[in-house]
Amino acid sequence: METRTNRQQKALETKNKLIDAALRTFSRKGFKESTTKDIAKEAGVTDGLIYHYFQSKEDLLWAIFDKYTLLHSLEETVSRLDSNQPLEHNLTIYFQSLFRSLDESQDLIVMCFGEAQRNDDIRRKIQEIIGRGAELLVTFLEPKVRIGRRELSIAVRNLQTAMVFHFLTVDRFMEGGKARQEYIEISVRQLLKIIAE
Amino acid sequence: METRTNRQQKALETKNKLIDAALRTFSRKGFKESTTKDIAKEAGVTDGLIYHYFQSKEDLLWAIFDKYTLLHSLEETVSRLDSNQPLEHNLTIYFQSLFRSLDESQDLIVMCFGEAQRNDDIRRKIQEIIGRGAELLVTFLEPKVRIGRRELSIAVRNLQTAMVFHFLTVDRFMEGGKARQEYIEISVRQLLKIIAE
Amino acid sequence: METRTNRQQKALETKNKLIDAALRTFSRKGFKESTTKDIAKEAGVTDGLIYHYFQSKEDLLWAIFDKYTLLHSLEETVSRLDSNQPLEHNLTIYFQSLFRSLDESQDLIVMCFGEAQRNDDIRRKIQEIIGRGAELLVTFLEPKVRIGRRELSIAVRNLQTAMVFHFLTVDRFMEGGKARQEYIEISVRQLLKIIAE
Amino acid sequence: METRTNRQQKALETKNKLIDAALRTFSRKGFKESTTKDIAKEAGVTDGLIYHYFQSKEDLLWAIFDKYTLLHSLEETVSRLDSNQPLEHNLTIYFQSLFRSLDESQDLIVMCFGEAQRNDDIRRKIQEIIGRGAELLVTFLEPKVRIGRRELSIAVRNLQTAMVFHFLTVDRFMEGGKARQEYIEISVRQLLKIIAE
DNA sequence: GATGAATGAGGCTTCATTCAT
DNA sequence: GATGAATGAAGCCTCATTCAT
Repeated sequence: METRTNRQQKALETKNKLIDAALRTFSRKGFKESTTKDIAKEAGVTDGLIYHYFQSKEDLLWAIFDKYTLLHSLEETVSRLDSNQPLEHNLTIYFQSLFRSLDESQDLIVMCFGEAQRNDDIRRKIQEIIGRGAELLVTFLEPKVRIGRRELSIAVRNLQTAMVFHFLTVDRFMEGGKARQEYIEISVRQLLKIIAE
Repeated sequence: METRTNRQQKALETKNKLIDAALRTFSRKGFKESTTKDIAKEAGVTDGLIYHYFQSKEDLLWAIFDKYTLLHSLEETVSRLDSNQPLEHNLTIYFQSLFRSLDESQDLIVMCFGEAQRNDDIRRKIQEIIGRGAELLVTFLEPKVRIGRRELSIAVRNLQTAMVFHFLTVDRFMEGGKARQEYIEISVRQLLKIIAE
Repeated sequence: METRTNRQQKALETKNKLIDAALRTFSRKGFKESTTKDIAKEAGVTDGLIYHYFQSKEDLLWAIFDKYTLLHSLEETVSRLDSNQPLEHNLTIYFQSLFRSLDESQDLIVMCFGEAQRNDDIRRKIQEIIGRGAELLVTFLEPKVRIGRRELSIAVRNLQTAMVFHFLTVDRFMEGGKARQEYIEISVRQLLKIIAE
Repeated sequence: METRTNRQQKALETKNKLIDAALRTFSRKGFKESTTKDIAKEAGVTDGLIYHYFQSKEDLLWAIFDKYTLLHSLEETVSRLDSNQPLEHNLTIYFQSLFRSLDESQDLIVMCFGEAQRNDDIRRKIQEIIGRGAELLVTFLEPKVRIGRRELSIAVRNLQTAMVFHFLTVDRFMEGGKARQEYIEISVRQLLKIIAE
């Protein structure tokens, strides 16, 4: 019994190693440019084993999405925002959390951006990344601001998009969090100007 | 002599046909997924001819950049902004021009976003897309607003990034310009709240 | 001790299950096209077990021949023919028995025909199918007919070949035995015309 | 113009070389066991070229059937039979022609027998081989014999089947035509006993 | 005895690139 | 300049076989 469990455990680990290796490889080189040999090597196993666990290279891609839920900590963050605190404080917390989520899902998001152009399923994933967080925040902000939901939605969505893009092209290549913190503070203050009465 | 010139003319046309065909193909399917056969077919020539004009498939990629300067009409637009007009008017004109530039360079931009992940030169191209326009506008706006250049730069850059992304993921899939116009108007008004005294 | 015997019994059953599964699979898909996974699945065991009982996939093929002797009931049939009965009666009994033998060995024969081209050992098996029965019958008939053994042998062999082929390409795809019976009757009468004085 | 024709000519030859090489390889080793490398090597070209001319390995199989019509000389032979000559003479001529046709199509027929089990299209081809010739001969014989068409058809079909099988398993492995000639003579005489009044 | 994870050679196919015509 | 036949490396995937448990 113990033995059985151990073997299954090991197999599960191998499968996960493959998924993670695939994610790293895909995010570094893109899906098409990543060879199954690359992935196997990155996972420390042989070529053929991929096909013991997955039907195809593409199957490995979907396995990545099954395993990783994007920005899953964001909902939690929003649920813990304190309405008694000033807006500026809450927004800062939210966007800091967004950046931390981006840090965590970095590989996945980079890969998604690379593949979105060619793959509609992935394009939808990206829209989800931007959209989900935005909706959460909009719902939280709506009763607290004067502007209509449509305007609010555009303001939040625009800023969030810009932030994800900023993360992808600037932030993730920089050391230290000071620049990030400054960027967040300025952005939050600008958002406040838009939405505050 | 005349014949020679004609031939050269024809050759130039063929070369251009190949560059344009490559751009369309790359933007539709991505660089790796586009085969030289695809490109030749799209250009209406035979396989091997590509290698008469270009050293390699990658060479074709760089030829695209040599031929097309991104957003080249944007500078002209900024230079024609009228300082006597209200800011809202000028900003609207600017962003309308930005969207028209995106329309024109659609294939190129889509391709750049698709390939940026794998290719640092292309990544730089994208930063250029976002950055150049932003700098022009910042320079125009700076003497007219109260906030510092740093804040102004972030505001403009954030909005411009969001707009390019909006174009890529939403706008270009929609018919009719009403939604676009509304999106621009709202965004301009929000920018004004940030930068106006 | 008992347990041991039970285990041996169980092992033998598993081995037989594998042989039969292999036969079915080979006859359905051919040797090369049948994977060890196919066979294991058909036998209801796991992949690796095949190699506990057999050295290789090809070894399984030979095990099939070791287990099944083709047309083994034919000798018995011939030994029970009654010389006092008319030839027509005896021939009919013989060929009916041949078809029943073919029914029984259907999978094996189909497989042999499929693999004969690539494998000399199997080719010999087929010759045996046709030849053995023919010799038995020729020996039984020889003293009862006028024509020489050479002619008799050709006549019997030709008909038997035709019958095996008829079975493979026509008979085995048909429901009901009426057509078969008619085919046998006509063929027997024609054989009689050849061999009868 | 000349040049063009020469190149096209050469290309056609290469394509034919590939078809013939495939036929030889398939008939020797079977379809599945023949690798594209085998075929290319047999044709004296490189691997990839196969896919310049054919869509797939299977496509090559159908190209073989497009190129070669089985037993096409048989119809001609039947049309030239002389009703004024004795039956024995005509039958001998017919079956000699059959064997010559088998000689010519040897590779193709061997391949067909090898693949028939797995491939319905090929199974049909084989039935055609046996059936076509038989029908031609039956139509020629019908007005000249006493027995009904059903009996006649079975007699002819049985013999022809036996002959094709004899060719495949015995005749083609033997040197010299004497044994063949004797086999034909005996078989013809036996057929005459069946169908002659 | 039985399992199924792991290996690695090899097959079919694609495709950038070369080159004779 | 233009063609397209030819090359050969490399990719995805299959599968017989081994082996630790």
